[in-house]
Amino acid sequence: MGIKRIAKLANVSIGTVDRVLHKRSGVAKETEKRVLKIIEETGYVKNTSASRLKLASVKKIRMAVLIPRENNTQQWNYWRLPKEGILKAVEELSEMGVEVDFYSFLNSTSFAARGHEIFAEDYDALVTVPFFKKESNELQQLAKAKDIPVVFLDTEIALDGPANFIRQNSHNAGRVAGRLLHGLVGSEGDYFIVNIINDKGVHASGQQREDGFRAFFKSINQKVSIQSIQHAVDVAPVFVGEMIEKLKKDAPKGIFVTNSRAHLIPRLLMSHDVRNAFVVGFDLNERNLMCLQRDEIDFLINQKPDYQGYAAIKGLFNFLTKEDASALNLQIPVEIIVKENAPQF
Amino acid sequence: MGIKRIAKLANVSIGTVDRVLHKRSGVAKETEKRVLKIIEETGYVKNTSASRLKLASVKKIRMAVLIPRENNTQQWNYWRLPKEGILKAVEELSEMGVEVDFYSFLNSTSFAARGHEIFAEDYDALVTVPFFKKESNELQQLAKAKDIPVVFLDTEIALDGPANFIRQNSHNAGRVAGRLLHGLVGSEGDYFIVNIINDKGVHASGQQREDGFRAFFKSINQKVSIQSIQHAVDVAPVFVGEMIEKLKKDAPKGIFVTNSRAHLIPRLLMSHDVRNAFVVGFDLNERNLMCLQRDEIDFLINQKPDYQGYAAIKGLFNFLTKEDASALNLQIPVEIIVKENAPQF
DNA sequence: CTGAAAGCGCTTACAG
DNA sequence: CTGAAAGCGCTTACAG
Repeated sequence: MGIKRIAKLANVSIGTVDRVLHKRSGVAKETEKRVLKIIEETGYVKNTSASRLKLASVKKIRMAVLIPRENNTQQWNYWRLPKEGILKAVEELSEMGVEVDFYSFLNSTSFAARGHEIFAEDYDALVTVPFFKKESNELQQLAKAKDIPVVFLDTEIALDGPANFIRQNSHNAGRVAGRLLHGLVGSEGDYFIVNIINDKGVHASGQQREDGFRAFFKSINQKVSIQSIQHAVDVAPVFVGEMIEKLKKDAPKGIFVTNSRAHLIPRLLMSHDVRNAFVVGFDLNERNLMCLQRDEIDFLINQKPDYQGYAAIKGLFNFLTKEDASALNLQIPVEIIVKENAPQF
Repeated sequence: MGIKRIAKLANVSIGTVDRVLHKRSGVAKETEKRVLKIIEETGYVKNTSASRLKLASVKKIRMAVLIPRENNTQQWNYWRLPKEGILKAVEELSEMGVEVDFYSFLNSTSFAARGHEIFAEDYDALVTVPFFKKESNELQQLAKAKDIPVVFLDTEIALDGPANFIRQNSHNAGRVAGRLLHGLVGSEGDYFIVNIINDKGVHASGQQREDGFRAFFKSINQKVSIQSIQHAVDVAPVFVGEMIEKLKKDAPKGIFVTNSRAHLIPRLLMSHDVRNAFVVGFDLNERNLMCLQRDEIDFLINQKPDYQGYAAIKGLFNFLTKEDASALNLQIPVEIIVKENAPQF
């Protein structure tokens, strides 16, 4: 049940079997055909651990990771989470000779610059995020030219060619949020979508989540009042004009925050003396979880960023060693978190 | 960075290092101490793939799985799911020489009988379910005597000694159900808990889920009307007497089904012409998912039985090969499913 | 009590 | 175009 048996059955040496398996040149057409037939018939599958045993010391599998710089001014770093998942995967695969180098960027310029640095070295794979359309396309081009697989995490955007994404379906996540909020608020209440405006690069997910949220109400044939509120990065959202009037009404209110800042809402509601309001947001940062514990946020949706990182490394390893591309493109399930199933922190 | 380097540093042969690593006899105290010190200093970790390379053909790791017989009369077999997860793990570990044999039981007698058969063979590990207290204790005793690790799936019950469980915390799941249902029904509505009575063995989870459900309402200081309805296995629940009166009222109603039969409720509600009722149940079987699609069930809680099986095999492998017992005892998160994040089927 | 050798399944560098 | 040998890190059976 190995290369040795194939060799014996085909009346060749194991070296020749190896050449056929790796499609290397220097094998007579006849021989190749015979060997391939036997491989087919016996249903041979390569033993990956064995094949990596020698290579683990001689020919490492090197992956580059290019993600946003961790923001150390806040107590919660979203980008530490994929990193943790990546490190877990690397630890599991270290005896297979897998290594990872981390690169970070601040804006589109440094993203492109780091990208070029990465392709100047010879990595076997790249994990990054598609925050800048033009630059992501360029990176994908470079990768294609060098035949290096790329996995994009976190967000999906339309690129010029096919690409691999490991991310939550944001439209679906928005629909789930609609379902959850509607259950609490009902069809008579007022809905508000708090959306972030991002100066640096696309925040495609925000719009997709909003679209999904609105699509949910269409799907249940309910015409409810939904009002969008935009606010800039690093600035708290504010309520103005008729919005405040609506919030003061007795009718229940639902507030859907399309980013990780739902924790800013409870204080805002309090300051306007708003009652009977329900809040749904994204991401399990400490402040959000705290609000969940205090019943100030009702639901949080988790994108499992740590798992995304973990899955990217595992998927790339399986692709590089087993030609199995099935795990390079994944939809992360929409995980619903309430106070009672929230992780301890 | 391997046994060879340790050997050189300690001035012994690799055979001796191997003896020390495996705590085999026949090593001089002095030598052992020296080798151990170097292992410590260098932070040596065994390469599991390498160590399994030879053994994969010579000394298989054999695991026995003892789970309920699949019920082929119904279209959905709960016990096929852990099996699928187990098979996935075995496939991933097949090149490490991991093999699994499946055994099934119908009742406590056949459970005990299969258990004894299993311990007559020499398996390296056992995965089973703790449905029968007395018999599970016996199995655990046998296992302890032969120093064979056991993992119990699905349910946790109090056994005489320490044991490994991979299962959802049912009390927590009940609390989550309380939270979800309360969000839809509010504090003015009536609540009903539909509980299964199981003739064969304990259905410990049912009671724990009910307790958790009630605990949730205590935790939010709400005294609501909660009425339990018992029904036997394979028989649909029925509403009687004052229950029907309550169900006919205008007030919203919440129905918590503590097993996988929530799909029986919508028809029952319809036949009594009950409106304004909300349903939460367990498990993603086809009928439940169908009801979810039709908005007849509002929430389902998933126990991830496939993942439980997968995790048991992986955990046992890590225990047997790396002495790492950390994954033999796992709490499976309470996964909340609505129409919009339900798996396609 | 200790070492040297063979072998697990695969890859590589060399010889022919 | 093909084969034989060495080696990856570890384990085992044998020799001393």
